[in-house]
Amino acid sequence: MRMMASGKKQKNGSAGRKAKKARRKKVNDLRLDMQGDEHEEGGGGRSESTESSAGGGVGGERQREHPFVVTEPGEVARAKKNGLDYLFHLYEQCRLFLLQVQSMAKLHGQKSPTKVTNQVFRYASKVGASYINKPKMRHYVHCYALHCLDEDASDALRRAYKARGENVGAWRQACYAPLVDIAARHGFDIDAVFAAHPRLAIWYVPTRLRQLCHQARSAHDAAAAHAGAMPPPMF
Amino acid sequence: MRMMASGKKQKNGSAGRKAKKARRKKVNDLRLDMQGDEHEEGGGGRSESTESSAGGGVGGERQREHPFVVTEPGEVARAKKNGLDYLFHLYEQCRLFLLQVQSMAKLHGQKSPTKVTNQVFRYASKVGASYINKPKMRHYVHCYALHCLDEDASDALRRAYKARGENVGAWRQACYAPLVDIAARHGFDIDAVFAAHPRLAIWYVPTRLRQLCHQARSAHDAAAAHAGAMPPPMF
DNA sequence: AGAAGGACCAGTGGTCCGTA
DNA sequence: AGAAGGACCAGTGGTCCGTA
Repeated sequence: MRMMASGKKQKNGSAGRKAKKARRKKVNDLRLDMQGDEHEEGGGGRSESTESSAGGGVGGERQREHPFVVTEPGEVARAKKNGLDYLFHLYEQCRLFLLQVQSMAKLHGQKSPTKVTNQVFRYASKVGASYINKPKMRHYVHCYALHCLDEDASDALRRAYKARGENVGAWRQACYAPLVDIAARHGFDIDAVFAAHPRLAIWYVPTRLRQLCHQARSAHDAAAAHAGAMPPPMF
Repeated sequence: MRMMASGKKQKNGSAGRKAKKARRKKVNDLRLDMQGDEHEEGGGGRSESTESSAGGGVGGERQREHPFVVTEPGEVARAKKNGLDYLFHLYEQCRLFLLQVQSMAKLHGQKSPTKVTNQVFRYASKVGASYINKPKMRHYVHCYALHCLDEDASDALRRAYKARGENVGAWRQACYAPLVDIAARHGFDIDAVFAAHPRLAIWYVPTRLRQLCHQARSAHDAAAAHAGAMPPPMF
Protein backbone atom coordinates (compact mmCIF):
# COMPACT_ATOMS: atom_id res chain seq x y z
CA MET A 1 0.00 0.00 0.00
CA ARG A 2 1.49 3.32 -1.03
CA MET A 3 0.47 6.74 0.17
CA MET A 4 -0.26 9.43 -2.39
CA ALA A 5 2.22 12.23 -1.80
CA SER A 6 1.04 15.83 -2.08
CA GLY A 7 3.89 17.14 -4.26
CA LYS A 8 4.55 20.73 -3.18
CA LYS A 9 7.44 22.75 -4.44
CA GLN A 10 8.65 26.30 -5.04
CA LYS A 11 8.98 27.00 -8.70
CA ASN A 12 11.99 29.23 -9.26
CA GLY A 13 11.38 31.59 -6.40
CA SER A 14 7.95 32.62 -7.64
CA ALA A 15 4.61 31.54 -6.29
CA GLY A 16 3.88 27.87 -5.85
CA ARG A 17 2.61 25.75 -8.68
CA LYS A 18 -0.97 25.14 -9.47
CA ALA A 19 -2.65 21.86 -8.76
CA LYS A 20 -0.75 18.87 -9.96
CA LYS A 21 -2.10 15.67 -11.24
CA ALA A 22 -1.40 12.53 -9.30
CA ARG A 23 2.16 11.50 -10.04
CA ARG A 24 4.25 8.40 -10.48
CA LYS A 25 2.55 6.10 -12.85
CA LYS A 26 4.70 3.03 -12.12
CA VAL A 27 5.76 2.04 -15.59
CA ASN A 28 7.88 -1.02 -16.19
CA ASP A 29 6.22 -2.88 -13.38
CA LEU A 30 6.45 -6.27 -14.95
CA ARG A 31 9.89 -7.67 -15.45
CA LEU A 32 10.42 -9.53 -18.68
CA ASP A 33 14.09 -10.22 -18.18
CA MET A 34 15.75 -12.96 -16.24
CA GLN A 35 16.47 -11.02 -13.10
CA GLY A 36 15.70 -12.88 -9.98
CA ASP A 37 16.24 -11.00 -6.79
CA GLU A 38 19.62 -9.39 -6.60
CA HIS A 39 22.71 -9.43 -8.73
CA GLU A 40 26.10 -7.82 -8.90
CA GLU A 41 28.53 -7.05 -11.64
CA GLY A 42 30.87 -9.93 -12.25
CA GLY A 43 34.24 -8.34 -12.87
CA GLY A 44 35.72 -5.90 -10.49
CA GLY A 45 38.45 -3.71 -9.38
CA ARG A 46 38.97 -0.74 -11.67
CA SER A 47 40.19 1.86 -9.29
CA GLU A 48 41.40 5.06 -10.87
CA SER A 49 40.14 7.97 -8.83
CA THR A 50 38.07 9.22 -11.71
CA GLU A 51 36.77 5.84 -12.75
CA SER A 52 33.33 4.73 -11.72
CA SER A 53 33.01 1.61 -9.66
CA ALA A 54 29.42 1.03 -10.64
CA GLY A 55 27.92 -1.96 -12.37
CA GLY A 56 27.57 -2.51 -16.07
CA GLY A 57 27.29 -6.26 -16.38
CA VAL A 58 26.35 -7.82 -19.66
CA GLY A 59 22.60 -7.72 -20.19
CA GLY A 60 20.04 -7.57 -17.44
CA GLU A 61 18.81 -4.57 -15.51
CA ARG A 62 21.03 -1.56 -15.51
CA GLN A 63 22.66 -1.11 -12.14
CA ARG A 64 22.45 2.20 -10.38
CA GLU A 65 25.72 4.00 -9.99
CA HIS A 66 27.32 3.49 -6.64
CA PRO A 67 26.65 6.26 -4.16
CA PHE A 68 29.22 8.97 -3.65
CA VAL A 69 31.32 9.21 -0.53
CA VAL A 70 33.35 12.13 0.70
CA THR A 71 36.92 11.54 -0.41
CA GLU A 72 40.03 13.65 -0.19
CA PRO A 73 41.58 14.92 -3.43
CA GLY A 74 43.27 12.00 -5.15
CA GLU A 75 41.73 9.44 -2.84
CA VAL A 76 40.22 6.32 -4.35
CA ALA A 77 36.80 5.37 -3.05
CA ARG A 78 36.52 1.89 -1.60
CA ALA A 79 34.28 -0.84 -2.93
CA LYS A 80 30.74 0.04 -3.97
CA LYS A 81 31.37 3.74 -3.65
CA ASN A 82 32.41 6.58 -5.94
CA GLY A 83 34.70 9.41 -4.89
CA LEU A 84 34.41 13.13 -5.41
CA ASP A 85 37.18 13.30 -8.01
CA TYR A 86 35.00 11.01 -10.06
CA LEU A 87 32.00 13.27 -9.46
CA PHE A 88 33.89 16.29 -10.75
CA HIS A 89 35.15 14.25 -13.65
CA LEU A 90 31.54 13.75 -14.73
CA TYR A 91 31.18 17.51 -15.07
CA GLU A 92 34.22 17.61 -17.31
CA GLN A 93 32.72 14.85 -19.42
CA CYS A 94 29.50 16.79 -19.79
CA ARG A 95 31.49 19.74 -20.98
CA LEU A 96 33.07 17.62 -23.67
CA PHE A 97 29.67 16.28 -24.69
CA LEU A 98 28.41 19.86 -24.93
CA LEU A 99 31.34 20.74 -27.17
CA GLN A 100 30.44 17.79 -29.38
CA VAL A 101 26.80 18.80 -29.57
CA GLN A 102 27.78 22.37 -30.36
CA SER A 103 30.07 21.31 -33.17
CA MET A 104 27.44 19.10 -34.72
CA ALA A 105 24.78 21.78 -34.45
CA LYS A 106 26.98 24.39 -36.10
CA LEU A 107 27.94 22.02 -38.86
CA HIS A 108 24.29 21.55 -39.69
CA GLY A 109 23.34 25.18 -39.33
CA GLN A 110 21.22 24.57 -36.26
CA LYS A 111 21.14 26.59 -33.10
CA SER A 112 23.94 25.66 -30.77
CA PRO A 113 23.35 25.32 -27.02
CA THR A 114 25.50 27.43 -24.73
CA LYS A 115 24.66 25.37 -21.66
CA VAL A 116 24.38 21.72 -20.70
CA THR A 117 20.80 21.14 -21.79
CA ASN A 118 18.52 18.14 -22.08
CA GLN A 119 19.93 17.71 -25.57
CA VAL A 120 23.40 17.23 -24.11
CA PHE A 121 22.20 14.69 -21.57
CA ARG A 122 20.42 12.83 -24.35
CA TYR A 123 23.61 12.85 -26.39
CA ALA A 124 25.61 11.54 -23.44
CA SER A 125 23.22 8.62 -23.05
CA LYS A 126 23.25 7.95 -26.77
CA VAL A 127 27.01 7.65 -26.89
CA GLY A 128 27.01 5.27 -23.95
CA ALA A 129 27.61 7.54 -20.95
CA SER A 130 24.42 6.35 -19.36
CA TYR A 131 25.86 6.99 -15.91
CA ILE A 132 25.37 10.69 -16.62
CA ASN A 133 21.89 11.98 -15.94
CA LYS A 134 20.27 15.31 -15.35
CA PRO A 135 19.05 14.98 -11.75
CA LYS A 136 22.47 13.87 -10.57
CA MET A 137 24.39 16.57 -12.38
CA ARG A 138 22.02 19.32 -11.27
CA HIS A 139 22.17 18.05 -7.71
CA TYR A 140 25.89 18.60 -7.33
CA VAL A 141 26.47 21.59 -9.60
CA HIS A 142 27.29 23.92 -6.76
CA CYS A 143 29.83 21.46 -5.39
CA TYR A 144 31.54 21.49 -8.74
CA ALA A 145 31.30 25.28 -8.75
CA LEU A 146 33.25 25.50 -5.53
CA HIS A 147 35.82 23.11 -6.94
CA CYS A 148 36.21 25.41 -9.98
CA LEU A 149 36.21 28.72 -8.16
CA ASP A 150 38.34 27.91 -5.14
CA GLU A 151 39.95 24.52 -5.37
CA ASP A 152 41.88 25.02 -2.14
CA ALA A 153 38.72 25.79 -0.19
CA SER A 154 36.99 22.86 -1.87
CA ASP A 155 39.83 20.50 -1.00
CA ALA A 156 39.92 21.72 2.58
CA LEU A 157 36.20 21.18 2.94
CA ARG A 158 36.49 17.66 1.59
CA ARG A 159 39.25 16.80 4.06
CA ALA A 160 37.33 18.28 6.95
CA TYR A 161 34.11 16.45 6.13
CA LYS A 162 35.89 13.20 5.49
CA ALA A 163 37.74 13.53 8.81
CA ARG A 164 34.48 14.12 10.60
CA GLY A 165 32.94 11.11 8.89
CA GLU A 166 30.12 13.16 7.37
CA ASN A 167 28.03 11.72 4.59
CA VAL A 168 27.80 13.15 1.08
CA GLY A 169 24.61 15.02 1.80
CA ALA A 170 26.22 16.95 4.63
CA TRP A 171 29.26 17.78 2.52
CA ARG A 172 27.00 18.91 -0.30
CA GLN A 173 25.09 21.23 2.01
CA ALA A 174 28.36 22.64 3.32
CA CYS A 175 29.43 23.66 -0.17
CA TYR A 176 26.85 26.44 -0.28
CA ALA A 177 28.33 28.78 2.31
CA PRO A 178 31.75 29.33 0.73
CA LEU A 179 30.03 30.01 -2.58
CA VAL A 180 27.80 32.63 -1.05
CA ASP A 181 30.94 34.24 0.35
CA ILE A 182 32.49 34.32 -3.09
CA ALA A 183 29.31 35.80 -4.55
CA ALA A 184 29.28 38.41 -1.78
CA ARG A 185 32.67 39.62 -2.97
CA HIS A 186 31.11 40.10 -6.41
CA GLY A 187 28.08 42.09 -5.36
CA PHE A 188 26.12 38.91 -4.63
CA ASP A 189 25.81 38.37 -8.36
CA ILE A 190 26.16 34.61 -8.58
CA ASP A 191 25.19 34.64 -12.26
CA ALA A 192 28.17 36.88 -12.97
CA VAL A 193 30.41 34.57 -10.95
CA PHE A 194 29.33 31.56 -12.98
CA ALA A 195 29.49 33.45 -16.27
CA ALA A 196 33.04 34.60 -15.62
CA HIS A 197 34.41 31.08 -15.26
CA PRO A 198 34.69 29.21 -18.56
CA ARG A 199 34.03 25.74 -17.18
CA LEU A 200 31.22 26.93 -14.96
CA ALA A 201 29.49 29.18 -17.47
CA ILE A 202 27.97 26.19 -19.22
CA TRP A 203 25.99 25.19 -16.11
CA TYR A 204 22.74 26.73 -14.97
CA VAL A 205 22.99 28.41 -11.60
CA PRO A 206 21.14 26.14 -9.17
CA THR A 207 17.95 27.63 -7.78
CA ARG A 208 18.92 26.98 -4.20
CA LEU A 209 22.28 28.72 -4.58
CA ARG A 210 20.61 31.70 -6.20
CA GLN A 211 18.15 31.91 -3.33
CA LEU A 212 20.90 31.78 -0.73
CA CYS A 213 22.82 34.56 -2.45
CA HIS A 214 19.67 36.65 -2.59
CA GLN A 215 19.01 36.09 1.10
CA ALA A 216 22.58 36.99 1.93
CA ARG A 217 22.30 40.22 -0.03
CA SER A 218 19.08 41.13 1.76
CA ALA A 219 20.70 40.49 5.11
CA HIS A 220 23.76 42.45 4.05
CA ASP A 221 21.67 45.40 2.85
CA ALA A 222 19.56 45.34 5.98
CA ALA A 223 22.64 45.40 8.17
CA ALA A 224 24.08 48.30 6.19
CA ALA A 225 20.81 50.20 6.44
CA HIS A 226 20.75 49.63 10.16
CA ALA A 227 24.30 50.90 10.41
CA GLY A 228 23.09 54.22 9.05
CA ALA A 229 24.60 54.54 5.59
CA MET A 230 22.04 53.19 3.15
CA PRO A 231 23.84 52.04 0.02
CA PRO A 232 22.23 52.34 -3.41
CA PRO A 233 20.48 49.18 -4.57
CA MET A 234 22.45 46.98 -6.89
CA PHE A 235 19.91 47.10 -9.69
CA MET B 1 -17.56 23.25 -44.00
CA ARG B 2 -13.90 23.34 -43.11
CA MET B 3 -11.16 21.07 -44.35
CA MET B 4 -8.84 19.46 -41.85
CA ALA B 5 -5.34 20.64 -42.68
CA SER B 6 -2.48 18.20 -42.40
CA GLY B 7 -0.13 20.40 -40.39
CA LYS B 8 3.38 19.68 -41.59
CA LYS B 9 6.37 21.66 -40.53
CA GLN B 10 10.13 21.50 -40.15
CA LYS B 11 11.13 21.67 -36.54
CA ASN B 12 14.30 23.69 -36.26
CA GLY B 13 16.11 22.16 -39.18
CA SER B 14 15.88 18.64 -37.84
CA ALA B 15 13.57 15.89 -38.98
CA GLY B 16 9.86 16.57 -39.16
CA ARG B 17 7.63 16.24 -36.16
CA LYS B 18 5.83 13.18 -35.12
CA ALA B 19 2.12 12.79 -35.58
CA LYS B 20 0.10 15.71 -34.38
CA LYS B 21 -3.28 15.68 -32.90
CA ALA B 22 -6.04 17.42 -34.75
CA ARG B 23 -5.61 21.13 -34.13
CA ARG B 24 -7.67 24.24 -33.65
CA LYS B 25 -10.30 23.65 -31.10
CA LYS B 26 -12.38 26.75 -31.83
CA VAL B 27 -12.70 28.28 -28.41
CA ASN B 28 -14.75 31.42 -27.82
CA ASP B 29 -17.26 30.48 -30.42
CA LEU B 30 -20.23 32.03 -28.76
CA ARG B 31 -20.24 35.77 -28.39
CA LEU B 32 -21.57 37.08 -25.12
CA ASP B 33 -20.92 40.71 -25.83
CA MET B 34 -22.98 43.21 -27.73
CA GLN B 35 -21.11 43.04 -31.00
CA GLY B 36 -23.32 42.91 -34.02
CA ASP B 37 -21.57 42.60 -37.29
CA GLU B 38 -18.83 45.15 -37.71
CA HIS B 39 -17.56 48.04 -35.71
CA GLU B 40 -14.79 50.58 -35.78
CA GLU B 41 -13.03 52.61 -33.18
CA GLY B 42 -14.76 55.92 -32.55
CA GLY B 43 -11.96 58.45 -32.31
CA GLY B 44 -9.34 58.73 -34.95
CA GLY B 45 -6.44 60.50 -36.41
CA ARG B 46 -3.34 59.94 -34.30
CA SER B 47 -0.60 60.01 -36.85
CA GLU B 48 2.91 59.99 -35.48
CA SER B 49 5.02 57.67 -37.57
CA THR B 50 5.59 55.38 -34.61
CA GLU B 51 2.04 55.48 -33.33
CA SER B 52 -0.32 52.67 -34.11
CA SER B 53 -3.45 53.43 -36.02
CA ALA B 54 -5.25 50.36 -34.75
CA GLY B 55 -8.45 50.19 -32.76
CA GLY B 56 -8.88 50.17 -29.04
CA GLY B 57 -12.44 51.34 -28.53
CA VAL B 58 -14.01 51.23 -25.12
CA GLY B 59 -15.27 47.74 -24.33
CA GLY B 60 -16.25 45.15 -26.89
CA GLU B 61 -14.04 42.82 -28.87
CA ARG B 62 -10.40 43.72 -29.17
CA GLN B 63 -9.61 44.95 -32.66
CA ARG B 64 -6.75 43.43 -34.56
CA GLU B 65 -3.89 45.78 -35.27
CA HIS B 66 -4.03 47.30 -38.71
CA PRO B 67 -1.85 45.55 -41.24
CA PHE B 68 1.56 46.88 -42.06
CA VAL B 69 2.33 48.63 -45.33
CA VAL B 70 5.71 49.36 -46.81
CA THR B 71 6.54 52.94 -45.93
CA GLU B 72 9.64 55.03 -46.45
CA PRO B 73 11.59 56.14 -43.41
CA GLY B 74 9.65 58.87 -41.67
CA GLU B 75 6.55 58.29 -43.73
CA VAL B 76 3.20 58.10 -41.96
CA ALA B 77 0.97 55.22 -43.00
CA ARG B 78 -2.45 56.20 -44.24
CA ALA B 79 -5.72 55.23 -42.63
CA LYS B 80 -6.13 51.63 -41.40
CA LYS B 81 -2.49 50.85 -41.95
CA ASN B 82 0.67 50.86 -39.88
CA GLY B 83 4.07 51.87 -41.24
CA LEU B 84 7.44 50.25 -40.85
CA ASP B 85 8.79 52.87 -38.47
CA TYR B 86 6.01 51.79 -36.17
CA LEU B 87 6.96 48.14 -36.67
CA PHE B 88 10.54 48.82 -35.66
CA HIS B 89 9.31 50.90 -32.76
CA LEU B 90 7.60 47.79 -31.41
CA TYR B 91 10.98 46.07 -31.21
CA GLU B 92 12.35 48.97 -29.19
CA GLN B 93 9.38 48.70 -26.87
CA CYS B 94 10.02 45.01 -26.37
CA ARG B 95 13.58 45.83 -25.45
CA LEU B 96 12.35 48.20 -22.78
CA PHE B 97 9.94 45.58 -21.47
CA LEU B 98 12.81 43.11 -21.30
CA LEU B 99 14.86 45.60 -19.31
CA GLN B 100 11.94 45.97 -16.92
CA VAL B 101 11.55 42.23 -16.52
CA GLN B 102 15.29 41.84 -15.98
CA SER B 103 15.33 44.50 -13.28
CA MET B 104 12.42 42.95 -11.44
CA ALA B 105 13.91 39.47 -11.66
CA LYS B 106 17.24 40.61 -10.29
CA LEU B 107 15.60 42.53 -7.49
CA HIS B 108 13.90 39.36 -6.38
CA GLY B 109 16.89 37.11 -6.85
CA GLN B 110 15.33 35.22 -9.74
CA LYS B 111 16.98 34.26 -12.98
CA SER B 112 16.97 37.08 -15.45
CA PRO B 113 16.16 36.48 -19.13
CA THR B 114 18.75 37.59 -21.66
CA LYS B 115 16.33 37.44 -24.57
CA VAL B 116 12.78 38.47 -25.33
CA THR B 117 10.99 35.42 -23.97
CA ASN B 118 7.40 34.42 -23.38
CA GLN B 119 7.75 36.05 -20.00
CA VAL B 120 8.48 39.38 -21.65
CA PHE B 121 5.51 39.09 -23.99
CA ARG B 122 3.33 38.26 -21.01
CA TYR B 123 4.65 41.30 -19.20
CA ALA B 124 3.97 43.51 -22.22
CA SER B 125 0.36 42.36 -22.30
CA LYS B 126 0.00 42.80 -18.58
CA VAL B 127 1.09 46.42 -18.68
CA GLY B 128 -1.30 47.17 -21.52
CA ALA B 129 0.82 46.75 -24.64
CA SER B 130 -1.55 44.13 -25.97
CA TYR B 131 -0.66 45.08 -29.53
CA ILE B 132 2.63 43.27 -28.96
CA ASN B 133 2.50 39.54 -29.45
CA LYS B 134 4.96 36.77 -30.08
CA PRO B 135 3.97 35.60 -33.58
CA LYS B 136 4.10 39.12 -34.94
CA MET B 137 7.43 40.00 -33.40
CA ARG B 138 9.03 36.74 -34.46
CA HIS B 139 7.66 37.16 -37.98
CA TYR B 140 9.51 40.40 -38.62
CA VAL B 141 12.66 39.95 -36.53
CA HIS B 142 14.93 39.70 -39.53
CA CYS B 143 13.48 42.91 -40.96
CA TYR B 144 14.36 44.64 -37.73
CA ALA B 145 17.78 43.01 -37.88
CA LEU B 146 18.49 44.58 -41.24
CA HIS B 147 17.32 47.94 -39.90
CA CYS B 148 19.78 47.58 -37.01
CA LEU B 149 22.72 46.27 -38.96
CA ASP B 150 22.56 48.40 -42.08
CA GLU B 151 20.02 51.16 -41.80
CA ASP B 152 20.98 52.62 -45.18
CA ALA B 153 20.39 49.32 -46.94
CA SER B 154 17.16 48.87 -45.02
CA ASP B 155 15.96 52.34 -45.96
CA ALA B 156 16.87 51.82 -49.60
CA LEU B 157 14.97 48.54 -49.68
CA ARG B 158 11.92 50.17 -48.18
CA ARG B 159 11.97 52.95 -50.78
CA ALA B 160 12.43 50.49 -53.61
CA TYR B 161 9.61 48.20 -52.48
CA LYS B 162 7.30 51.10 -51.81
CA ALA B 163 8.05 52.56 -55.26
CA ARG B 164 7.27 49.23 -56.86
CA GLY B 165 4.03 48.99 -54.91
CA GLU B 166 5.00 45.69 -53.30
CA ASN B 167 3.12 44.40 -50.30
CA VAL B 168 4.58 43.82 -46.88
CA GLY B 169 5.10 40.13 -47.46
CA ALA B 170 7.28 40.78 -50.48
CA TRP B 171 9.32 43.38 -48.63
CA ARG B 172 9.71 41.00 -45.71
CA GLN B 173 11.03 38.26 -48.00
CA ALA B 174 13.43 40.70 -49.58
CA CYS B 175 15.00 41.48 -46.23
CA TYR B 176 16.65 38.06 -46.07
CA ALA B 177 19.19 38.44 -48.87
CA PRO B 178 21.06 41.49 -47.55
CA LEU B 179 21.27 39.80 -44.16
CA VAL B 180 22.80 36.69 -45.66
CA ASP B 181 25.34 38.94 -47.35
CA ILE B 182 26.21 40.51 -44.01
CA ALA B 183 26.52 37.08 -42.42
CA ALA B 184 28.74 35.97 -45.30
CA ARG B 185 31.19 38.71 -44.39
CA HIS B 186 31.32 37.23 -40.90
CA GLY B 187 31.96 33.65 -41.82
CA PHE B 188 28.25 32.97 -42.26
CA ASP B 189 27.89 33.04 -38.51
CA ILE B 190 24.54 34.78 -38.13
CA ASP B 191 24.48 34.04 -34.41
CA ALA B 192 27.68 36.01 -34.00
CA VAL B 193 26.23 38.85 -36.06
CA PHE B 194 23.17 39.05 -33.83
CA ALA B 195 25.21 38.66 -30.65
CA ALA B 196 27.54 41.50 -31.58
CA HIS B 197 24.75 44.05 -31.89
CA PRO B 198 23.36 45.16 -28.53
CA ARG B 199 19.79 45.76 -29.69
CA LEU B 200 19.72 42.62 -31.76
CA ALA B 201 21.34 40.29 -29.26
CA ILE B 202 18.12 40.08 -27.25
CA TRP B 203 16.27 38.46 -30.19
CA TYR B 204 16.42 34.82 -31.17
CA VAL B 205 17.85 34.27 -34.63
CA PRO B 206 14.89 33.28 -36.82
CA THR B 207 15.01 29.71 -38.05
CA ARG B 208 14.51 30.69 -41.66
CA LEU B 209 17.39 33.18 -41.59
CA ARG B 210 19.64 30.61 -40.00
CA GLN B 211 18.74 28.11 -42.71
CA LEU B 212 19.45 30.59 -45.47
CA CYS B 213 22.86 31.41 -44.01
CA HIS B 214 23.65 27.73 -43.76
CA GLN B 215 22.64 27.15 -47.35
CA ALA B 216 24.73 30.10 -48.48
CA ARG B 217 27.74 28.73 -46.65
CA SER B 218 27.29 25.33 -48.26
CA ALA B 219 27.07 26.91 -51.67
CA HIS B 220 30.09 29.06 -50.93
CA ASP B 221 32.14 26.10 -49.72
CA ALA B 222 31.11 24.00 -52.70
CA ALA B 223 32.16 26.76 -55.08
CA ALA B 224 35.50 27.10 -53.34
CA ALA B 225 36.06 23.34 -53.45
CA HIS B 226 35.24 23.31 -57.12
CA ALA B 227 37.71 26.12 -57.68
CA GLY B 228 40.43 23.84 -56.39
CA ALA B 229 41.50 25.27 -53.07
CA MET B 230 39.48 23.51 -50.41
CA PRO B 231 39.30 25.73 -47.33
CA PRO B 232 39.23 24.27 -43.86
CA PRO B 233 35.74 23.86 -42.43
CA MET B 234 34.59 26.63 -40.14
CA PHE B 235 33.90 24.37 -37.16
C1' DA C 1 -5.29 37.38 -51.57
C1' DG C 2 -2.69 39.23 -47.79
C1' DA C 3 -1.96 39.56 -43.02
C1' DA C 4 -2.52 39.51 -37.64
C1' DG C 5 -2.43 36.54 -33.71
C1' DG C 6 -4.90 32.77 -30.70
C1' DA C 7 -3.72 28.60 -29.73
C1' DC C 8 -1.34 24.58 -30.26
C1' DC C 9 2.65 21.10 -29.70
C1' DA C 10 7.28 19.00 -29.05
C1' DG C 11 10.61 19.22 -26.40
C1' DT C 12 12.87 22.14 -21.86
C1' DG C 13 14.24 23.18 -17.18
C1' DG C 14 13.55 21.75 -12.93
C1' DT C 15 13.11 18.43 -9.33
C1' DC C 16 9.94 15.16 -6.78
C1' DC C 17 9.47 10.97 -4.88
C1' DG C 18 9.00 5.92 -5.76
C1' DT C 19 12.98 2.89 -5.67
C1' DA C 20 17.05 0.22 -4.33
C1' DA D 1 18.54 6.50 6.75
C1' DG D 2 20.91 8.15 2.72
C1' DA D 3 21.17 8.48 -2.11
C1' DA D 4 20.58 7.72 -7.46
C1' DG D 5 17.59 8.74 -11.22
C1' DG D 6 12.97 7.69 -13.88
C1' DA D 7 9.48 10.27 -14.72
C1' DC D 8 6.66 14.00 -14.19
C1' DC D 9 4.85 18.96 -14.86
C1' DA D 10 4.56 23.98 -15.72
C1' DG D 11 5.78 26.89 -18.62
C1' DT D 12 9.02 27.68 -23.42
C1' DG D 13 10.16 28.36 -28.22
C1' DG D 14 8.30 28.05 -32.34
C1' DT D 15 4.80 28.72 -35.75
C1' DC D 16 0.43 26.88 -37.93
C1' DC D 17 -3.75 27.90 -39.61
C1' DG D 18 -8.54 29.39 -38.46
C1' DT D 19 -9.90 34.15 -38.68
C1' DA D 20 -10.97 38.87 -40.16
